[in-house]
Amino acid sequence: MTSLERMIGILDLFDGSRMEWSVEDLYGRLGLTRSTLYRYLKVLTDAGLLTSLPDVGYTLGPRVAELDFQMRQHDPLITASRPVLAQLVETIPGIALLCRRYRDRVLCVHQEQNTQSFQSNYERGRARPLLRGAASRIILANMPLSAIRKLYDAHPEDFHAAALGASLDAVRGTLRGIRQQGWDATVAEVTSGVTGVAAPVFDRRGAVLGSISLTVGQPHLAPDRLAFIADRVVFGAAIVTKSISHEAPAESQERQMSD
Amino acid sequence: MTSLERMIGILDLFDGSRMEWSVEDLYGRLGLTRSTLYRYLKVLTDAGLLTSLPDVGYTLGPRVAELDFQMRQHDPLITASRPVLAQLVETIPGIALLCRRYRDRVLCVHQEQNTQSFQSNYERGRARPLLRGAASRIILANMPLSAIRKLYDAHPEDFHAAALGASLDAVRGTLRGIRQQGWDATVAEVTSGVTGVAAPVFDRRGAVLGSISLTVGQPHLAPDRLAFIADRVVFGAAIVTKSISHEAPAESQERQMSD
DNA sequence: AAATTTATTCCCAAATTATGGGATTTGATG
DNA sequence: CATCAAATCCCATAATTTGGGAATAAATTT
Repeated sequence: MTSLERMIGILDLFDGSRMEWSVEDLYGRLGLTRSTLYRYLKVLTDAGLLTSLPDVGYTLGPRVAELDFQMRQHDPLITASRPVLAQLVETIPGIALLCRRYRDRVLCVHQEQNTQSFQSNYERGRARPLLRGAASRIILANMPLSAIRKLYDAHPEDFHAAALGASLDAVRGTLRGIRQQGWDATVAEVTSGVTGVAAPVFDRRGAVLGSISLTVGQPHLAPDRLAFIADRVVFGAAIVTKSISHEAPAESQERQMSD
Repeated sequence: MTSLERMIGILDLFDGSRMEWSVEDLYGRLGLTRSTLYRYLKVLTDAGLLTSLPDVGYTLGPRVAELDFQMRQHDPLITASRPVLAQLVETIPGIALLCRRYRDRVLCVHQEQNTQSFQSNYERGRARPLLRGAASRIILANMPLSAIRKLYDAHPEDFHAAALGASLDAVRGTLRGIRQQGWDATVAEVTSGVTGVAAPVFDRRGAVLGSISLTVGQPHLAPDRLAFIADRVVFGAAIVTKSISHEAPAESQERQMSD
């Protein structure tokens, strides 16, 4: 492990279960010498990613908020998704999400809402369970086999509990079915009383980046209604995939801007 | 400059004016060799702070959203401020902000709102001008002289344009007045037709961390009304200062949690 | 106010570790 | 399938980080 990774790894400690770390606690937790620890903390603090509150400890710094703001405003994936999600919830009242895979988790990165009839816990930045809910399963179904195998070998019981299959082959079969359908729908897997419908977003190489999903307030949908919704979600996801696969025109402008 | 700083410095390029960087552009911009650049990008990407979108380039990654989420939920400064800001806008309709100094900028890190009569541009993560507006000026007024001098020497004309003074001594006088009053009020310096009132938040050492401010929809306030508002804002800021200066009881619990 | 303790930064020689140039692999394109 | 470009790997060299302790700064106590 390099010094770069060790330093960045400090950020992993601020995971919600513990947001305030004293130098002593960090010293005990990480296997670093004091000089090195102070050095790393200084770099992260100067960058604004951490900040030191005397007698409280180190905490995440304001730079995090600033980077997140830049991202909300200008991120190409969010920019491409925003009108799609907005149009989806205008046509079909509910909550539309853009989710993104990252390490072994699925993260909500944008939300558009057009209903007050139910609440979603999945605001920007919140992680969703990897094996449950349409938004996650459609991503899983489009991940490379090697990644699936790694996940399965680590926690086969989770796959069984999520009714994805009792063996790796069974899981592959389930996921192949979802993948070939091009969308997935789940009822009450993450929130009771609602149905989620999701379709995958790919990068230009065909690797799955994330998903677009729509959650509606009905636990059961008539088949033709479900088909209608799925069709729209798939269509929207394909638009996002196209938007970010084909960004050549914008590039020349930006180059001029930055000179 | 160390390799740690060089790597973290890559994040500075994603500042809103340019969110998509190809390896070629990064290679041209930073003075790094290709091997080193790829190494840095891999570390940042593995950490989730960057992601590579084929044919688009590198962009900020989902980890930024996740860290921001953790912060919104559990950051001690935000946690301490939330009830204070909420109570302020319940008593006095307007927009309450928690701002934080970071490098040479003032950043909005939390907002509570209780009016629809006017809009605020200052959502979480947005930078405010350093020399204008009560929320910034009350911070400036409480910064150490050495920092003020550095800022003044870099851009004296900005201080003059902001009517803070035409010489360093004049600026010091203006800021001393604000500091001794304990709060600051400005009319229409950042948004027209509104009045902002701010008070400073300190860490336990007495160094200014940021400010709490309340923006109300009137351009002119009767003196006793202004005094009333200022009194409440100062009171609220003092509560936040106390909250984060005196966190001893929580520590023993946390230590047990982490074992 | 002085003294004691604790926390942070500085310093520098030793050696671990990052570096860079090229070779190799991977993947896209025609 | 061949060609070109992009990304990763490799390894000897040397530049950089590292760690231990000294120096300084801050906090706490007497």
